[in-house]
Amino acid sequence: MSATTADAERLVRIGEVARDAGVSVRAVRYYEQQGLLTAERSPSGQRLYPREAGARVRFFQQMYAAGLSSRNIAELLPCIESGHTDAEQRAMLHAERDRIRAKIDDLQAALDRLDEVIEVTASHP
Amino acid sequence: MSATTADAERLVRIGEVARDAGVSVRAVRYYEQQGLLTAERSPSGQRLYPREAGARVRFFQQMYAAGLSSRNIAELLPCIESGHTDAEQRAMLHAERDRIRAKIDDLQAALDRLDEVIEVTASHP
DNA sequence: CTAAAACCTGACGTTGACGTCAGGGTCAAG
DNA sequence: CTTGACCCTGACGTCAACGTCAGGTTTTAG
Repeated sequence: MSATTADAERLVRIGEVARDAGVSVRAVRYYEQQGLLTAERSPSGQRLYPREAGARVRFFQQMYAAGLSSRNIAELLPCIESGHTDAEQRAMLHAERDRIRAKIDDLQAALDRLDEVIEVTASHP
Repeated sequence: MSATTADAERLVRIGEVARDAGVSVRAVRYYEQQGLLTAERSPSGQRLYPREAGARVRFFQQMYAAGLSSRNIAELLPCIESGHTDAEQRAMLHAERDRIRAKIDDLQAALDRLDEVIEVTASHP
C-alpha cells in the first residue's frame, strides 16, 4: 500500500548485482557496454541498479550458455519487453531456436559416443 | 581376397580428407599439430592419409561441438584405441560426460525460455 | 580519522580453433 | 611448357566474453 513511490530508492550497487547473479563485476560492466543493461548513477558516479538486475543478468548467462551472442541477446530484449516482434526479429528467434535444438541433438549424439567409450573401457580396467 | 597387402596404397591427400569431413584443409593440419592425426608423407612431402581419416575428423568435430578441447580429445583417443583406461582417464571421461549432460539441460532450459518469448510475441504481430 | 572494501575509467591480456596471407614447391592436363 | 589446382611451411590475425592491472575516488566499518 505504501509502495507506490517510496521504494524507487531500493537500488543496489554493482557488487551486489554480481554476487546475486554469480558473475564478476567486470562482467556486469561488460553487459552494460554491450547495451544489455543500463544503470542510474549516484552523484559520485557509481552505478545503481534496480533489484531485478540480478535476475536479468542470470537470464543473460542462460542465453550466453545457449550460444547466443551479446548482439543476439540485445535483439532479443525488446521482443520480451514489448511483446512485439517484426519479421526480422521473428526470423532471428526461430533461427536461434532451431540452432539450439540442433545443438542439443549434437550434444546428445556426442554423449552417446562418450558413453560407448566409457562402457567399453569399463570392462577393461 | 586380393586385399591383404595390395590396398595399403589407398591413400588420400589432405584436400580429400577435408572435403570428406566438411572442414578446411587448415583445420586438418591443425588437428595434426594437436596430435590428433598423423600422416605419412609422399616423397615430395605431401601428407597422405588412410581413407578412414575423414571419419576420424568428423569424430573430432563431434567432440569439439560437445565442448571438448583438443587436449581432451587427445586424451580420449588412446582410450578408444586401446580399450583401456587408467584412473585419470576414467575421471576425465566421467567429468566430460557430466558436463555434456549439464549443458544439455542448460540448453533445454534456454530453449524453453526462447519458446516462451516466441509464443508470447506470436500473438502480438 | 583512518584503513579496508568497493567503486570508477581506461586499456592491454587471454584462450581456442581456426582464417588468412606470404612465398614457394609439385603435378596432371592441354 | 605453362597454367591452374593442389600442396607445403611459417607466422600473424580474428573473435567474444571477459580477466587483470594501473592509478585514482568513494563508501563503510570501527
